[in-house]
Amino acid sequence: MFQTVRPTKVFQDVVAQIEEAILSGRLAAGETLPSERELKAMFGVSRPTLREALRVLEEKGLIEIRLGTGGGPVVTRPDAGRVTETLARLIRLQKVSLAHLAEFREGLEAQVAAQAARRRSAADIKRLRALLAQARSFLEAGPVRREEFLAADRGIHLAIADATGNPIYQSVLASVHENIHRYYDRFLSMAEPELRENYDDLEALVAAIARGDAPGARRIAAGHVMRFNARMQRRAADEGRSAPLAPRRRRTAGPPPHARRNEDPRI
Amino acid sequence: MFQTVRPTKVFQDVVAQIEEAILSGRLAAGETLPSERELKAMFGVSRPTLREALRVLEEKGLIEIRLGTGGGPVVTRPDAGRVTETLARLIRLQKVSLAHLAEFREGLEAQVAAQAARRRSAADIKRLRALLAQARSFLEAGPVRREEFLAADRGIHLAIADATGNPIYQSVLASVHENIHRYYDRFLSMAEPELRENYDDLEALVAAIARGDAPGARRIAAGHVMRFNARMQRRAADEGRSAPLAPRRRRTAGPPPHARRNEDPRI
DNA sequence: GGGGTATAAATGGTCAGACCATTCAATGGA
DNA sequence: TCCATTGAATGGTCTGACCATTTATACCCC
Repeated sequence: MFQTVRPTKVFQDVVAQIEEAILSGRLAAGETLPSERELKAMFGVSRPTLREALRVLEEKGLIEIRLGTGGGPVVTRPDAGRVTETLARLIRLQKVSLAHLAEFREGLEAQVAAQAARRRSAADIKRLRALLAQARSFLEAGPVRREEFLAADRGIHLAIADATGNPIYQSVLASVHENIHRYYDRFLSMAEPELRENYDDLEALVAAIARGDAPGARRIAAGHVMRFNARMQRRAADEGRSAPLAPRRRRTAGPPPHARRNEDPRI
Repeated sequence: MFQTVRPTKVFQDVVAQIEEAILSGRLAAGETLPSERELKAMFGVSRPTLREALRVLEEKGLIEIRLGTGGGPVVTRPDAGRVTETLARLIRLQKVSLAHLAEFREGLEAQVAAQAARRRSAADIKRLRALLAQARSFLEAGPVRREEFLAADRGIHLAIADATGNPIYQSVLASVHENIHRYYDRFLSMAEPELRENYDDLEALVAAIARGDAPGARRIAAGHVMRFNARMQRRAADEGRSAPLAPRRRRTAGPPPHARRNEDPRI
């Protein structure tokens, strides 16, 4: 019936007020908030407390802090980056696997393709065909430009999401792709025939979208992602370990013997 | 060729070290870190700086801070809830319209229903039937318990996402529901027959999932959400043009309906 | 007069020490 | 034995100071 009472900390109140102002639109993106010393007076808190609040807002991706004269907290326009990071942490902690991500992507891309086929504008088609031509040139340049081909591949997928006109598709798909790329691209196939097959899929997909064939686009996209996933998972299985694995990017964090407590002092 | 050099702030270094220790597994979940005063000595920083770092880690969902004797920063593993929050914030900030949200939800729920039908366990079915019974009792209690019925409705949808066993579905669907609930529920239908129809849909949906009928579950879910959306959009249209219906492309987004608040901003 | 440089002001970043509030466990009394 | 009291440990907040960075302005030289 009742909930546990949790003492509201001062910095949380500050966070809540500024967050609400931003989310409600009272503070527009790009707008600069008053300096810390002014804010501290406005809220009636000390500077360390205010700074804790600003740090939280920064971590939420709502503000960004600039140094120097004329600097200060600036309201930022949000992007999918935060979602991507959060998802990446879950992957690293093995709470989300390659299989989860792959499955989710399959349904998503199918839906995106269908919507894109219904909504695409002439400009969308033009852009997609340009990207397709670019991808093709990378493909024909051989393995040397494999990375560029794969980047173009992702670019096409995101451009299709763009053609739906629905920003949710763009954000979500971008996060999924980014994480697949960052954490699982070691499982990508490099073989020439498979890249070729990939390209052919994309060509057929763009053609279906161009002619407004939603069911066809859906079918092609589903098949495309399904084959892609099957290849990745086969390679993952071949490595003898089940995904997910450690991320590729490491920043050689120095050995911090700090932050480690071996014994629980409370016995 | 080169990237802009960004001066590393002290608190960022502290965050990076502790984050790496947690993500790499050197610090296990549930473990208590040393007290702020000890940590401050270990890292050689001041307490306000250390606290900024802890606040960031807390916001990332990596630690939680407990008060009192024996308290301190405790390692917590972030769960899908963090993704939900981040995505929900992004959706709200992108100022997506009801039409965008509805469209996205339609494809998502269909996919979720199909996966749930393939993967559901006996426990899932039992849970779904229990929730269904609860919803029914709220429904039969009349308009007085309308809110509770709607909450049970959402609960069933999320339980279905749960039955897919894929945490991504849970996070994304929860984000969508949260936004619909918080920002668009003024368009929800309150009429008795419509609630009844809603319930019947759910019953059929759960039945299809229980018998493992993926295509059937997909079809029912799609139809269910579609009708729901149609009702909401009709009501939105009735309220005049204040409600965004089908903005095709809003690259330069105008102010959304909830961007106007007269409340006195303390900033 | 124009352009580049030095200076100053504004602002975030960090530090030090202090005191308050909360929590839990040890202590002591009923 | 049980419960209330008390004190210690810990996070929460405040004050005030100084350093580092950035930008704008004034200045000087050409």
